[in-house]
Amino acid sequence: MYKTPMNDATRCFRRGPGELVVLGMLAHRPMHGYRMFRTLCESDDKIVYALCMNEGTLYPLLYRLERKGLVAGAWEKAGLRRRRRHYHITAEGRREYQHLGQAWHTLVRAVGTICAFKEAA
Amino acid sequence: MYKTPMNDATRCFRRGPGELVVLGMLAHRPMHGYRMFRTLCESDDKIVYALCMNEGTLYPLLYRLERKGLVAGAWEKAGLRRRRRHYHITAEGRREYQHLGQAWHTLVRAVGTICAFKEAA
DNA sequence: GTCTTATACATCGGAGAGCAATGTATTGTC
DNA sequence: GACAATACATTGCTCTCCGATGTATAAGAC
Repeated sequence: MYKTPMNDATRCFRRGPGELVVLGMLAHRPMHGYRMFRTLCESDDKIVYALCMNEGTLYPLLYRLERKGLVAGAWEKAGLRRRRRHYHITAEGRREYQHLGQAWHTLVRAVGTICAFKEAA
Repeated sequence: MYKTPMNDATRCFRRGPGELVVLGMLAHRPMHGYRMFRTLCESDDKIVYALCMNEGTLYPLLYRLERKGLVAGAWEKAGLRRRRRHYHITAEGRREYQHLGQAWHTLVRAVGTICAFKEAA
């Protein structure tokens, strides 16, 4: 029987582009979690808003990325007693970001090939 | 507290573009399941191959689409005693296909906005 | 000064879907 | 007759998403 050799472009985005998006934001500039959340979910830009994700999705996603060494977080002071976790992308994170970007590009081209969309917005 | 209003473009593709891809193939022409599988996973076209999915993914996906009335299947003869299930897209399936296509387009633009890719292949 | 809202992170339970593996049966090829 | 290809089916495991809820601090209204 034919055995499926899994494809990277598909595998990377089996659960959506969440990792890519978070790495993309952090590649642009360091941020803390809640700010990423608001950026995606309250952006005036209707386009960006399409990437809105739940807090219960975003925080565990950040923890996973941190465990994998793709981002690094550090507690910083925000007020007198308040702390927040400041994240930045690591060198390995940038490599993975490049990789995911390629895979995303491949996936998009593939979908475009199968589904010949009319290029109307 | 800010309550997340979930977004369609994201929600539709939380589990990848599988539905869109299958509807896209069937919008082009009717096919049976194994042929779809081979089209995605054994295509000479390296681009299309990016959409390769497991049989254990594809068949349940087809059953879901059929339950939702987006595709319709009918057994046909293939040889003397062999049968296979011939699928075609329904009118409702075409509407959903348009809808998913829009959502996909939105998602792609959104990711492109957050992750400013270099347009090199 | 207290009430309300916003900021900021954390976590739990349920559900849905992907994948590897395996199984059944038929057909083609050497 | 053996082996591969065709074609569909199903099970168990795992992962991740989401909604909900919780904790705590800070800011603004009045």
